[in-house]
Amino acid sequence: MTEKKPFYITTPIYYPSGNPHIGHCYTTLACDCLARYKRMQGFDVMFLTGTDEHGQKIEKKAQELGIPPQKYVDEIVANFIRLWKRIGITYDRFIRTTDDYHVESVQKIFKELYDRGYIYKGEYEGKYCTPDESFWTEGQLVDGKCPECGREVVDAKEEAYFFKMSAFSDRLEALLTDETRSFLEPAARVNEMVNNFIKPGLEDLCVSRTSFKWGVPVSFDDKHVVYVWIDALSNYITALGYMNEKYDDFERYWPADVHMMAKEIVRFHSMIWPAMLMALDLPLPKKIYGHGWITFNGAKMGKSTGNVIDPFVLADRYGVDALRYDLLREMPFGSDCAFSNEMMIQRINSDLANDLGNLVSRTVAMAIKYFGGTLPADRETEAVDEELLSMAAALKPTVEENFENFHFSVALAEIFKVISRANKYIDETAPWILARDGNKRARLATVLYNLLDTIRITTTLLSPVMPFTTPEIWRQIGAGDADVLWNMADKKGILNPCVTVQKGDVLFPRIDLDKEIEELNAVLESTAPHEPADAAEKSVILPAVQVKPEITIDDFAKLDLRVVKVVSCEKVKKSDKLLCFQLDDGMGGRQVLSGIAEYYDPADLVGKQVVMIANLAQRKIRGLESYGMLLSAETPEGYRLITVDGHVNPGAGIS
RNA sequence: CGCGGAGUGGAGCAGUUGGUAGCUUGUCGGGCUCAUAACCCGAAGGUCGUGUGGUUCGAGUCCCACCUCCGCAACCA
Repeated sequence: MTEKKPFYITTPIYYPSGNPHIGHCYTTLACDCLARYKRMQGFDVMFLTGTDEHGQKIEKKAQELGIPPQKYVDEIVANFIRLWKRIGITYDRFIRTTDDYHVESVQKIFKELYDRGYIYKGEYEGKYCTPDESFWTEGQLVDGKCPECGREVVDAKEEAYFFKMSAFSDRLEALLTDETRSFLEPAARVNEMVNNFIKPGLEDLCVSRTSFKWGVPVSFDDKHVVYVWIDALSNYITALGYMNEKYDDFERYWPADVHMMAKEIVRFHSMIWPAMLMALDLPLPKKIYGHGWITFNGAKMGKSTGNVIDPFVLADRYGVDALRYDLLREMPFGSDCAFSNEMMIQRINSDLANDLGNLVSRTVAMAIKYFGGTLPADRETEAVDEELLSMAAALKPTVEENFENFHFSVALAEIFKVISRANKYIDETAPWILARDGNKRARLATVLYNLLDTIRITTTLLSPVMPFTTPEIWRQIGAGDADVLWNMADKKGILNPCVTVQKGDVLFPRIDLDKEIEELNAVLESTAPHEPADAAEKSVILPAVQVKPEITIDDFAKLDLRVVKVVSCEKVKKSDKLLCFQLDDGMGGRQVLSGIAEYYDPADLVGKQVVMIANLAQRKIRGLESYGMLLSAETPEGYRLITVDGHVNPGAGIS
């Protein structure tokens, strides 16, 4: 076996203070696409993702829920992993900053930086917002008040360790502005970094905290925990075994080929991280790539456009590959992309259903209709073939170049140009006319073969983006495993000349846009949190006017109903109907949203015993997760919660 | 003057070092019938936010001024 070249790619480690959303999906998908592509090219790929689990916010959230922080993050991290499984993320390693080996490494790294004189003890002074427990600099204040909550701040200081960022100012500027290296992409971000942060003078960075405990303790001063930067950023090397025994492939994979992330954390990765590495005398990553954000049409968001963006919901409704394709197709290089359900549905319909799906369907159908599924070997080429074939054969380098530069959208557009060309080729050659003439069998077989082989090429190149559908297409067009290797994608005539096709199911069903949007709006309009994710469930659970269809005791048994106690309750911001509950369910607590704000004062509900469906599919509403549903009576005056007579232990089942 | 982004045919976007506008979608008309009411062809539709501003032989593209819109979030994608 020949030695494979390594390729190391990372997502940021995500902060599990809330469940994963569509933005996490994009970054992770982009990495997954690259990882799959590199594997197909024969690289030894290390694809790392994970979670950044320390910090005050987590500590606080867990406290509010009355559970240990570890338990809190465990649950959310499980959701991240569930989502990655759902959308087919093929990460090789998943690091959690609470993993023992990482903690150990971070302590050593911190000590090492201290011993080298790059970390020193000082005093952190600033404006402190007591309710938020956050420090702010003078410049961050809004009208002299806390930029987060608008309340008064006070002068405060705490003892802290500092990292000597200022010492690396010149080297960082040189690194960022070196055009031949293009360390940071897109290049537009370079100016932003240099002008906003380096030129005004880099300040030393506070890297420890005493105000909370949920973090990695500083090994030689246990009043302090390591603050986010050193803890989180070093994941990229601790996950390879740097300063720990857990893994041993630092030499193999470091430096990383690319750290992928969204633009708002580019700042930390393009300055703090290189500075840390410089201080440790380690090589720098080859590239930092900051993509744009997925945005929604602000004010228009809601009924007219629909905004169901929960990635689980999207994957369930439209399919994983459609979701993967759409996100990678819509996000342009360097800037933001506006997401809407309409656009996604239109994209799926026009690209996947009409162009690709239909191309496969009509080609396979013709091969079956005219040749019983197996093409004869005779050939008869014509000039018209050449344009299609050369276009298809030239596609691979274009796709590669665009993948390498993170222009997924362009790469996909190029692939679909060829798919379009193939549809046109069918019109030009009119196989149904050839089929009427017994003397044109060879010509007809040639046309169909060219189509099948073009499908083979385009779907091979598409397979990193759509890993679930492409194998099914290969099955239908009779492509063998060896035919769809990456380096076959620029070669013509790879399919067996006497290839046999298979009829298959519709690959990408067309979506009725109006109907679909209507359904989504229905889901949104009833802001009640009892909305299930998909339509099949909906008919069962939605309140109906008439008596619902009869069910059996087994159907009833599927519901996990429990008594829960309201620990706290507050109104959801920017929502007039939603209340956000923290509930004691006897199982560690959970958060549930309910659309009853118009009928209750949150304060009145604390301590009440209410009834919850514990096994309802998790759902995101107004950006908050809801892990269940509270039962209420529907009255003309509104909803009234169902309560329990007498004291009952939280979590008690109901039957 | 908080930070950042954007104003180009109905919608979503391209327009690289300046040389008089392209793509996708939608609309309309036609074609075809192998196919997922899909596919192919054609047409209509823009004085490129404003200043009848500056530079230039020539500006969507550079400079200046102004206007408008959007995001600052699902908490860090």
